[in-house]
Amino acid sequence: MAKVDTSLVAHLPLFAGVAPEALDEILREARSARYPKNSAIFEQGADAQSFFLLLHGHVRAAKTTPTGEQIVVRYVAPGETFGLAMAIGAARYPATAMAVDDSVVLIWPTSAWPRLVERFPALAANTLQTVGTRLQESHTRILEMSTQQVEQRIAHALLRLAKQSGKKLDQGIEIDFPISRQDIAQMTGTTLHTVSRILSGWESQGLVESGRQRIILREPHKIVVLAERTPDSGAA
Amino acid sequence: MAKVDTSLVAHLPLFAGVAPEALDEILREARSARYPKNSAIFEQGADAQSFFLLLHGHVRAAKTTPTGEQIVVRYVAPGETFGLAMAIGAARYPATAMAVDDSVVLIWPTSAWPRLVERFPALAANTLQTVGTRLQESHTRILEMSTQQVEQRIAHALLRLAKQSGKKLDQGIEIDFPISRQDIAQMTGTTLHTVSRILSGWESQGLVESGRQRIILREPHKIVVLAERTPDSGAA
DNA sequence: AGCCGGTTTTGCGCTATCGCAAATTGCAGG
DNA sequence: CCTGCAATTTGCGATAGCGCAAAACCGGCT
Repeated sequence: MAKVDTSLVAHLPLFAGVAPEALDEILREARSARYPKNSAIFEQGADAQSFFLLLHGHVRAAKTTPTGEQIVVRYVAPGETFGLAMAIGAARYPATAMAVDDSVVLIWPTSAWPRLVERFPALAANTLQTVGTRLQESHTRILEMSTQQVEQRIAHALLRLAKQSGKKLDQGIEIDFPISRQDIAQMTGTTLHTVSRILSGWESQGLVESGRQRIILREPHKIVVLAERTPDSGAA
Repeated sequence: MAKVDTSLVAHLPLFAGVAPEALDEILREARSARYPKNSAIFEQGADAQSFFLLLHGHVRAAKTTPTGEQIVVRYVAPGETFGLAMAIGAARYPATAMAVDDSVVLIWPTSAWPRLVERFPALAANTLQTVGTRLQESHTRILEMSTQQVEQRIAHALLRLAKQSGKKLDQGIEIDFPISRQDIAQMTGTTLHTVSRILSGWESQGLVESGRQRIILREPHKIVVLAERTPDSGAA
């Protein structure tokens, strides 16, 4: 009973260097599930019983402080893994995962990981690669938060989202899932008010078109310029 | 010719689950080197020809922006690996590594990594664990930068340094390597001026004792309280 | 078509923190 | 012991961005 078509996932980085037959064996250990928009997939602090591969949709990973503030750790795009607590030796999820759109995921029990890695060492190598890349992105984000002001950070964040999950339109690039001002604030370390002000500004300059939970970059190129402008390089 | 005594490194997380004979084989591929205080080990952007294991001393990994600002990514303590660009599939170092004290490192050629991983899959698993942990720490740092103010961030940073590289004294805990106000600023996303002001304040309250590139936490417990204080929880 | 609730916008005062500049200090060499 | 330099301290304005509050908006649902 082929629950999941191997051809759909064979090309993913996670499975690089894994033989097709082996892939089948790996997939047999997984089940798939559908999460409707705005449903939680797992909660920060819960037992890390599973790890996930996103097939369709979009998932937001967010971290919450003891006092309730949240930051968005990342948006997961189709083809990416998430909830890899076990890979880092954590027994509990360090963040909350929530479907921001109707989403379909593959789910493996965490307990299967050691066995899978033993049988298919490429999995560990591939995951290492992935996690390493995320670590670098994290450092870049820290660098930005330390050295750039809010407008630049927002510009960078939107450009990254556009690259990761942008849908090309005639009029520009639309970010392909619902995202609020609050979300952007939580990605860039600011407040929804400030995000709103800045997007309003951009909108009046024709750089973006935005509505409820929806953003279109009309002038990606000009936004790149914004993103790279240093604090002092004069504006008009 | 036993260049490095296996017993000195056998217990390190990197080598968990590796047989002693195997360890010997791994170490044979490494050479060791000594870097004097304030010498560069590798530069951001340079070809990632080697990866490293710190045996003695302390190393600072820092990332520089195009405009020259720096942030400290982390301080490497003895027993930790650094310069793992290859593990994440990067051809160049994403940061600069500098010995902040006279340091001794083991050096493997990056080219040896694939072979080592193939022969000893535990290396990949262990490294994944390490990198995963760093990723989490990174996220924590982002969370702090997003939600806490400078004083709290500095408190957390110093407490972490104390835990990682603190030397217990009768009078408190001393951070075991030279570290300037500027360094702390680059760890917490602020300026050396602000760090200086805050440390001065703490010093006059008897929380710390600090001099040139030297910091002693006299009242770690009270600093913990500071670190955890929320923006509004009133001060005296 | 009309209503409701979440989202976004915007005004306004406030302040934490920056940025610059100048004075001071402490360590390292000679 | 003295000198010079780098690290640190501190004062003082400037300001980016926050926080609160109120209004306007927009969609979806009935």
